[in-house]
Amino acid sequence: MEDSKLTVRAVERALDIMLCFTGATELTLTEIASRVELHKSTVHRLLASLEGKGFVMRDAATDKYRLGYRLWELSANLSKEGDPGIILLPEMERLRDLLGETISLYVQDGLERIRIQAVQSTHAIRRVAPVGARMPLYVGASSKVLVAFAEPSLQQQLLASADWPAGLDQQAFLLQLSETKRAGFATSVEEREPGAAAVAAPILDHGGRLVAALAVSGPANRLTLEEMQAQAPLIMEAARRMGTMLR
Amino acid sequence: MEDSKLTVRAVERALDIMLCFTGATELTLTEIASRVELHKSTVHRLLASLEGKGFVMRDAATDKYRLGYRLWELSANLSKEGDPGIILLPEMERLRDLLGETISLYVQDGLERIRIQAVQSTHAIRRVAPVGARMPLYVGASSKVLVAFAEPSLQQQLLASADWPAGLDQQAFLLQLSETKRAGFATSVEEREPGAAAVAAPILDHGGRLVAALAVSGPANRLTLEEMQAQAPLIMEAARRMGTMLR
DNA sequence: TAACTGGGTTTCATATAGTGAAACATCATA
DNA sequence: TATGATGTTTCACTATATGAAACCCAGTTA
Repeated sequence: MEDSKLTVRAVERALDIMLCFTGATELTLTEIASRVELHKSTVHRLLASLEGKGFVMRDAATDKYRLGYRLWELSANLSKEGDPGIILLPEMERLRDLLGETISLYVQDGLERIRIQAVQSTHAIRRVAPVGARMPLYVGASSKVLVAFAEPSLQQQLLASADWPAGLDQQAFLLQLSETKRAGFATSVEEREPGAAAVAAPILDHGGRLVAALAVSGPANRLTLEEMQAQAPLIMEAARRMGTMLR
Repeated sequence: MEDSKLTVRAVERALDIMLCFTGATELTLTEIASRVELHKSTVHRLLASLEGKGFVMRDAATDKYRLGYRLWELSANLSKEGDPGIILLPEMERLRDLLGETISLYVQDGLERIRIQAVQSTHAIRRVAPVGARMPLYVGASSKVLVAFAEPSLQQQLLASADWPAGLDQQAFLLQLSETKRAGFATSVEEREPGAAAVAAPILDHGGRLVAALAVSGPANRLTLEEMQAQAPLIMEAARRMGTMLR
């Protein structure tokens, strides 16, 4: 009846439970139950399974649930030599020291973009999304990079599924995409936030596939368009080097 | 009949699939199936569920499975400000630069101890377990710290469940535990490996609860007992500072 | 002390939902 | 073209996850 069930419900529910910890470190069973919209007893059983394997743990003091250290361990296994967020950190810091601006790393995850690592600007002014934050794909330099260099099929899907805010010129965005692909980098000025600008370049793996977007961001008065275009080769080179470091 | 089934089999299986990636970045479906000892089709369905939520991904080139970036994101949620492994890294590097030896971070996970982060010694000689490695609890400085500062109930459980190798003096271990608790740090000389020594101190959270063990390890001829005792205050102070950084 | 509230845990009848054998598809290599 | 790896889908069977309700246990409150 339904569209093919090639997936396991109980597992998806358990994963949803883990995902619902975004924003909160500690949650009580009933809080979780209401977040994922399941009955207490079901959540309890799923949590027991997660806890048994170390994916969630309970705060001994408050008895609340929190994510477990097994996730930490696994995330270190994402890349051959360890957590990419750690591997690339030194390079990111070098770039930060060179440019003085905030350096961020974004990956595409499903239909969203998430910020997975960042080193802060040495300047006082720094207003950026926290690590782990999810963002829509239609604004910002890193978005353009992630969409422009995505696999064709995924790109289609991304463009189709985006709920474009009224008044946003989708045609212009597509144009920018091809420009990004051609130039090898993207810029944005006051797209997401007034007064903020960013340059981004793709990090590609051995096979030329997109892994992440490396972005330099700062206030628009420091990061003018000319400035950013001048920095672009430097950033692209850093991104290239990072790609080789991932394996 | 069986002992109470307060856990969900499908979920445990799915988690086992993720866990079986330890040591390997990329795995093929059949490799996974044999590792977890399940039939291809079952693994396939579980993997589909995991993939749908971004917990595993497939290398577009090789079509092999690997862990997904959602884990990265979630591990960043373990602590308020982000991945503890990343947060503490700078401090660990500072300590490494100061002492020149390998610095490791261990946490208790279930009944085992796992190594979650490390910065390598600047010296040539460095033979240490990889990040993510699991170790038994009855040897090593970090073990003593993790057991000595564990919650009383967990401590009981740990001591009871450990399968002590014949000839190991359990009484002596208990004595060392109380000494560790008193002194605030532990040492070990040639316990796990001949020629290796280590000092470890607990990292406690705001409420004084144990979070991890910070360990300095190196060859026993450099890290003599006197040397380690001299370094202990420094290490304890570093551990204390790290505790305050976690939230 | 009793009645209440809010958490977590356990039980149990029910049928839903996950299972694995086997068949199928796909792409190598021989 | 055969052969032997993969990954994918189907399908009949019943083992297995489900949620309502009952239960427990600590704090409140009256």
